[in-house]
Amino acid sequence: MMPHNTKKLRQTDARRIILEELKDLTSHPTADEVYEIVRKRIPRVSLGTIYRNLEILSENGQIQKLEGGGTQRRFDGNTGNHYHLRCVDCGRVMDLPTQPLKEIERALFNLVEYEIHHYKLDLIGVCPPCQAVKSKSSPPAAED
Amino acid sequence: MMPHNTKKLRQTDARRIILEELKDLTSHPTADEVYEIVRKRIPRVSLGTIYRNLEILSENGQIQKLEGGGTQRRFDGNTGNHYHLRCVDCGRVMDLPTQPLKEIERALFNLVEYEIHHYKLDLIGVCPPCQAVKSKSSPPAAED
DNA sequence: TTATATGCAAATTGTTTGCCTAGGC
DNA sequence: GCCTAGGCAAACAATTTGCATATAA
Repeated sequence: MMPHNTKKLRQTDARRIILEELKDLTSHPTADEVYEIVRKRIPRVSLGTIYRNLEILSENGQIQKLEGGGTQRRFDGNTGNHYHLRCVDCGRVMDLPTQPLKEIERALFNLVEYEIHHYKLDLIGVCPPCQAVKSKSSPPAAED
Repeated sequence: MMPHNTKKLRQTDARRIILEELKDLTSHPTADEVYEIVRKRIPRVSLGTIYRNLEILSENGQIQKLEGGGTQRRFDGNTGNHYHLRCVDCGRVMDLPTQPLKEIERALFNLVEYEIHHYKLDLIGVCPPCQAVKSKSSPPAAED
């Protein structure tokens, strides 16, 4: 694991508020969701500014960029190492309620001798809310 | 882990050749790379057909769609569970030379009680070729 | 014969960029 | 005052789609 190059950024309203909002959320919003959220506090903010800052903040190690959930990138204010559950039904990305597992990290770092910066672990399945919906409305043997 | 819904697809030249080529490669090509490869065998094939078939084949569980490596999606003819190394320098995606690790799977499936279809594990770091270049041409102190 | 797949090109989507002004330090 | 950051709109790149024709079953 490598440390991030945290450089000194100029403190602007947009930047500060984007970061604040992301730190408060566990919903891993997309850029346009962040845009809508920030717009409530800075009505004239532009989508370009959102994108620029999300990029800068993630380069700077203050947020995480999540890819792999389809077409849109998502952002995570939690920079600690944690795992995600991606729901195949609703597309939601949830944090798994656990610390990084020692046995996984041990296994991983025995695996290769290369320079490894970090790792990503995603479970793909059905999130609890969708699970609930399913079991509630499951007819004995649904036809067509 | 859930089985894939492998439905019967009509067998066309484009479909068959895309699959053949992907099964022969370990380079995880992008859609346009697949297009160039297939074009050598079907000169009038269209990029739309490539995209449509890559989508269909991955829905059908015959190939894997890889996302998260930046702007372009990549495709993998190896549908067995295996891990990837993503190179931060060159963007290459390599297979890790190992079987899925028992201790990882054990840890994972203890982690949640949800319905899990599969999981993805990516190491992010420097691939052997880039590593080699680095150590060979390492100047006293300079990068970029 | 009939539904599925294709070629082609236009459309869409998510993201990035240029340019000029505003504002943090 | 200098230089980074922002607003806005236009540009881009990757992917998707509509439609008329071709082809597998």
